[in-house]
Amino acid sequence: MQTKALPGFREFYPADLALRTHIFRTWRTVAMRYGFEEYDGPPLEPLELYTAKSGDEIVGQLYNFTDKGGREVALRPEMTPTLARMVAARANGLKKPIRWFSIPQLFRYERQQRGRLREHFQLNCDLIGEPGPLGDAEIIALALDVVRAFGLGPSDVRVRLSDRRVLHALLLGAGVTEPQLPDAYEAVDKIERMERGALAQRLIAAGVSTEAAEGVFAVAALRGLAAVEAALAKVPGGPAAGASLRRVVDALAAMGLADFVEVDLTIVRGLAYYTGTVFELFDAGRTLRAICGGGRYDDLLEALGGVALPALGFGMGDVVLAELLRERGLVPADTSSIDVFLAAITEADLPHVLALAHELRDAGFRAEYALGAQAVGKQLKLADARNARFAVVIGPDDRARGEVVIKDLAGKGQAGVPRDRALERLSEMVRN
RNA sequence: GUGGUUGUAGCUCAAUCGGUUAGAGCGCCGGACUGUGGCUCCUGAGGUUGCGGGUUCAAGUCCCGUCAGCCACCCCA
Repeated sequence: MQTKALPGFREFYPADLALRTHIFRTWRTVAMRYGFEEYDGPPLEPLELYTAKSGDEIVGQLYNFTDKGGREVALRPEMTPTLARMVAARANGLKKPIRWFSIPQLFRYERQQRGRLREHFQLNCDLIGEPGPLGDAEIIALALDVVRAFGLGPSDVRVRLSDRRVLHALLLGAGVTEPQLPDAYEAVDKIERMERGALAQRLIAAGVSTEAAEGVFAVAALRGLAAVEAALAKVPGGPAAGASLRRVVDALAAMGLADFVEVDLTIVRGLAYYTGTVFELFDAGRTLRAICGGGRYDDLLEALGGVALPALGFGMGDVVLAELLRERGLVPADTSSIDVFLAAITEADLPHVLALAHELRDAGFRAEYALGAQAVGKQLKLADARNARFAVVIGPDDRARGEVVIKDLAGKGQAGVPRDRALERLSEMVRN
């Protein structure tokens, strides 16, 4: 082995690609059930598309370089800026709400870990131009129906649901000041990964009072809509801030998806651009990274594309999803079988094999034959290894009778069939 | 980017205290089997022990470096 694939980049051997294809097909099928249309954009973009909004520090995690024309460019690390530009360019001509999805390959220059490579594919679904909570429920339901379509249920996957407006109201109510909010968000986000004492120290260092820090922890500990609403009832503007969350939860329940939903305010999703609902899909055992994350970003399209449209969406990567499917035994069995394998007894039979094989392929069958004179046993061995359903054997005796032998490789029967009825007969047998 | 840990055949693994030609199963090639596959048996190919250096009479084994995988940070668009 002289050269290997670059770290964090994958090679897809046939079995791997079969799984990837299964994932893509399921993604497309479910997205289209929701009326989403597929789009795509360039995998290579101007660097400033990503730095303009997020600043230069993001460059450390981008695959970027100077192209031969002297342009600063980057492999796309996310789809949203491209989407924002595309939507903005034709915003006036697009019927709202816009339902679009894409399956981009995304790149990030980072030390890889399990479930986190330097390249992955991600289902992106976005709903643009709809401000109401039914839109939020719709996008979450889509994410859930995608995992359901893979055979995953509430015992495998849950959605943790939060709302920035709820968190905002509760944190202010707990005595956190506006300038301290980013630090409070970070503390809530890290509550499960860091020690309570260390977090409290950080908050206090940021100027949060001891009392307010306790309040932050109390907010982070809330679980379930009832507990959250009870807390909201005690803070200024709380009930109004919680109205959307309630409607989202109710809508998901009406869809029969209540078993998947956990209201949990520790889902913060970065700190950047989410403005309302935020959610994350994760495996129920909590051993893997998040399968999917998303939320509402009502201000982002204006910031990126100059068009003020409310929007929300999610991204679901193929890496963690594939791990979960493997773990749960939900990877479909190898379907690489062919329909018919043709075997020639003697060299003189080969032209007849070629002729029938071509007829079969023209008719849409998956057909293969040995590329050289071989013993029949050996040819059938190959047919078996290929998972062929049927074998056709053509020999001098059969040809003398104007027949070919059709053999059922799964069962054990075989029968002579007139040559001119072979195609017809195989069609019946493959279809059954 | 930081710290820890692990690298032996295509895959899963073995190799005693540092000891002679690095083995096994699966898979792959071929044969037993020139008009019939799966099973079985036999045979063969396949290794710079990740790479480089060091210690030693002797290194898969010990030491250093490096690369890669994994784990925890960082980050998560």
